[in-house]
Amino acid sequence: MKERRIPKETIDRLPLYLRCLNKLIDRGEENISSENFSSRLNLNSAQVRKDLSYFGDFGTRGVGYKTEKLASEIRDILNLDKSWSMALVGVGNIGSALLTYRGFDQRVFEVEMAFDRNPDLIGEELNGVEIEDVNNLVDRVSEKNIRIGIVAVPAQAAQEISEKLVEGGVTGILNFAPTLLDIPDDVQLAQVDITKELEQLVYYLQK
Amino acid sequence: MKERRIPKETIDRLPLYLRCLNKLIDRGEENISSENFSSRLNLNSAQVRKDLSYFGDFGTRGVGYKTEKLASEIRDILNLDKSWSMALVGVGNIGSALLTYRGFDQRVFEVEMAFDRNPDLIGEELNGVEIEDVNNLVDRVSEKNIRIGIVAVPAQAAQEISEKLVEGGVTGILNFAPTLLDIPDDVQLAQVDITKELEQLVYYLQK
DNA sequence: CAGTGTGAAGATGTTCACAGCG
DNA sequence: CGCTGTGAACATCTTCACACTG
Repeated sequence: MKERRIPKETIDRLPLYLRCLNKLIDRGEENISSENFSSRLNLNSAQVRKDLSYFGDFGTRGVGYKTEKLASEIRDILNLDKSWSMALVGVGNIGSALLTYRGFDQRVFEVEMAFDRNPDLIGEELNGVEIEDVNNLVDRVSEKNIRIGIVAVPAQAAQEISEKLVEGGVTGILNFAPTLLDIPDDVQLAQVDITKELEQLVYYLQK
Repeated sequence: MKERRIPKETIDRLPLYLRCLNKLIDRGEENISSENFSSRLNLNSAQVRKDLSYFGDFGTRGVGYKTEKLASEIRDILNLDKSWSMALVGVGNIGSALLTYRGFDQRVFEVEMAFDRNPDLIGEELNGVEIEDVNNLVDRVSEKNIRIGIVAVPAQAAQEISEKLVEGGVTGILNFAPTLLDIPDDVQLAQVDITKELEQLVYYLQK
């Protein structure tokens, strides 16, 4: 195991390795080689080995990696062994979709609170979560010790909301608004930018 | 103007430049320097100049860039001067959110068709779009000459659906399913992977 | 003379190639 | 003998630094 700085691209790929492993485990496969791995994810096998070796010597020479063991190691590395409760702000199109989304592992990620400023929504319940007044956001988030905030409000409101989330003690923000958030360095940001993805996509569609 | 290959990171940033420019134009600013630009987007000013210079000499030495002109150039480069109609597949949580999403410029991107396999949804109308039977996808997409498909179905169905979209003549796919699609090289892929973003986010939340 | 455009230097990430271990 | 782990070579992207121009 080396002590070099870990490239963010490596962190980017860990969730993909994990997904691939889960599929293999479901199928009963016990081992996988970096070569097999890399062909499933279309990348170079040396890449796979290097990525994994940043965190330890997980493989066995001449054999490969044990699927179960490696999956568990990666979950550990990514912090998916804990459970993370999240506060959602903005229960519009995307917000309400997220509240009922089944895509993420419920044992790891859970939307525990939801906020909106629309009086018609406040007090309503969606998927077992009561929608609260966004004016109480700071207090409620810090009260419940929430560490992740999801910003699903219109672009104009996104900066203000993210500041409130940070004030409430959140250390990670998942932003769906198509805008750059200005947040402290010690708060982590992940961006889901649908418009940007589409705009890039059509660039490559020109002939 | 140079003839070097354009880094994909540069394409990545173009939508951000455009957004920033639109804000400035709204405010009535007529010029912007690479320095000013870069501080708004937190990147290096040489980066901005280099990115833009791949496509032409848009700036004026001693002055900067004309906001209107540069915005128009970038729209051109990204192909946002055309209108792109899209076919949405899967009208569940995320799919229906996208059908009513106001985030993207309606004159450029429009969901023109929607498909699902749920008989209860087929025939319903959402935001002016009739939900059609996914079994007719290939024919209908090629009939309407759709070039972009949005995959918003569960992971297990995503590969099959993307193959149908390609068969229908789509050349770009925006995939929301948390799975790697195996598609022909001449079909462009953009991925919106919420779970992956969250998993990466919590990696950085460890202390 | 302020600010662009761009070679050259530097930083970061990927792939090769192979020693070495199980 | 097969496959990992990893230095070294290579490729790509970013930043520096400055010539040059409106």
